[in-house]
Amino acid sequence: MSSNASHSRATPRKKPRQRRSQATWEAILDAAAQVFGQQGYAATTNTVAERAGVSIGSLYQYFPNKDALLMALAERHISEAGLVLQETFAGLLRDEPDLPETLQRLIHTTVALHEQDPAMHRLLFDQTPRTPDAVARFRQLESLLAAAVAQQLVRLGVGGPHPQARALLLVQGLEAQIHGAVLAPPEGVGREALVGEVQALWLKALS
Amino acid sequence: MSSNASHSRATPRKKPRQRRSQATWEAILDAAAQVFGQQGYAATTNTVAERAGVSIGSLYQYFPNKDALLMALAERHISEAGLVLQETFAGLLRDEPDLPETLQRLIHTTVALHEQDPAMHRLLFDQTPRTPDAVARFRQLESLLAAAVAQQLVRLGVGGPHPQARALLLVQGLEAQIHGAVLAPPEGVGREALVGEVQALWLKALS
DNA sequence: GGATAAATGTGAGGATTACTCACATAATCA
DNA sequence: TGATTATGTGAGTAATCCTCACATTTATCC
Repeated sequence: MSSNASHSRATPRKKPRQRRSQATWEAILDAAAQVFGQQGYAATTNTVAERAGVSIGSLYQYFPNKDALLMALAERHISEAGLVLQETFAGLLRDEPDLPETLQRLIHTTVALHEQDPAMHRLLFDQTPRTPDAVARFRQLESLLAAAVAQQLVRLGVGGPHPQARALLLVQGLEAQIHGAVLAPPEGVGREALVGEVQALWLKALS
Repeated sequence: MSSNASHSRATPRKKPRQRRSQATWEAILDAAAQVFGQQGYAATTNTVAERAGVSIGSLYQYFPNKDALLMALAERHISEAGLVLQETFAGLLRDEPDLPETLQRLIHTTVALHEQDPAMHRLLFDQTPRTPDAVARFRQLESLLAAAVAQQLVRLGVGGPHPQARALLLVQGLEAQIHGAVLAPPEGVGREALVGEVQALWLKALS
C-alpha cells in the first residue's frame, strides 16, 4: 500500500544537476498540485506524470513513492507559510505591541494562512496519509512555532511558569479553532464573530 | 484506491437477519480491530477475512469497501466514547458543580478518552483516510458535544453572547491540546503540569 | 417430511495501480 | 570526436481491492 519501499525516504531520489532536470522536477510537482488538488489523493501517479508531460519512470526517478510526492507538496506549502510567519514575528519583534495587538496579529496571520489556499490545505490536512515521518515533521514545526510564540509571551510578561508549554497550548488550540472556523464554518455564527470570540477568549486567558 | 464504489456508502451492505450472520459480522469487525491495530491501514482486507475465519466474499457482503470497515470500527469506538461522555454530562446535570469543578471533569474525561485505547485512537485519527463522509460525521459529533457544553456554560453564566460558538471553540481547542499532550507529549514538561496549565488557561478564559 | 425460497458463504479471477528495469537519448567532458 | 555521465522512456510485474457465478445452509409453506 503506502510507502513499503525498503527504508522509505521522503527526500527526492536524485538531486537535479542539470537545468532540464530541474525543470522536470518542477513540472512534476506543479502537475501533482493540480491533479491532487482536483481529484484528491486517489489520483494516480500515472495521471500526474501524464499531466506533467513526462514518463512515469521520470516521476519515480525524483520521488521514491506516491507519499513522497505529497510530502514535497507539503514542504513547498509549509515553506511559503513559513515566510508569512517569519514576517509576522519580525513585525512583533520590531513593534513590540501590547498583548491585544500581538494576539490580533497572530490570529490574523493564522486566518490568512488558512484562507490562502483552502484546496491545498484540505488536501494536505485531510487526505495526505499521516505517516510517522509526516507527523514527526509537523510536530517539529509546531515546536518551532511555539518557541517563537513563547518568546513573545515572555516579553509581555504572560509566560507563566512554563512559557514553552503555554505557547504550545496556544499554538495547538488556535490552529484547531481557526481551522474549524475557516474550513468548516458552523451555521448561525459568522466567521467574523467567531474569530472575535477566539481573540477575546485568549486575551482573557493570558491576561 | 479508496472508496471508488458507485456512490460509496459507509453503512453495512446487508443487515444481518440470522444469528450466524450476526456472528460473522462481529468476527469480521473484531478481526479488523486486531489486524489494523497491529499493521495499520496498510493491512489487506484478505488478511482481515483470513483472521476472521471467513472468505473475502463474506467480508464484502457486509462492508462495501475497505474504508467502510474502518468507519465501522470508528463508529464502535465513538459509541463507547459517547457512553463515557454521557455519564460525565449526567453527573454535571445532577451535581451542578461550579466552573472550576466543571472544567476539571470535562478535561479529566477528555484525558481518559485519549488514554483509554491509544492504539485504536491513533489508527482512527492518523491512519484512517479522511473521506468527506468521515469528516462530516466527525463535525456532527463535535457539534453535538458543543451543544451539551454550551448548556453547561449557560448554566454557569459564562456563555457569552453566543454560547454555542464559545462551546465549539472550547471543544475544538481542548481536543487539540489534550490530544497533543497525551499522544505526543513534549519534552521538559510532565503531562500533569500540562493538563494543569490547560485547566488554568480555560478557567481564566471563561471566568 | 419434503419442496421451495431466501439468506448466507465461497474463492478464483478481473481490474486497477504503484512501482521497476532494461534500454534509449541527451548533455558534458577529455 | 569519442567516452562518460546524466536524464528520460514505457511496457511489464506484483500487489491488492473488489466482483460474480455458484455452493451451502437456514427458514417457510403445504
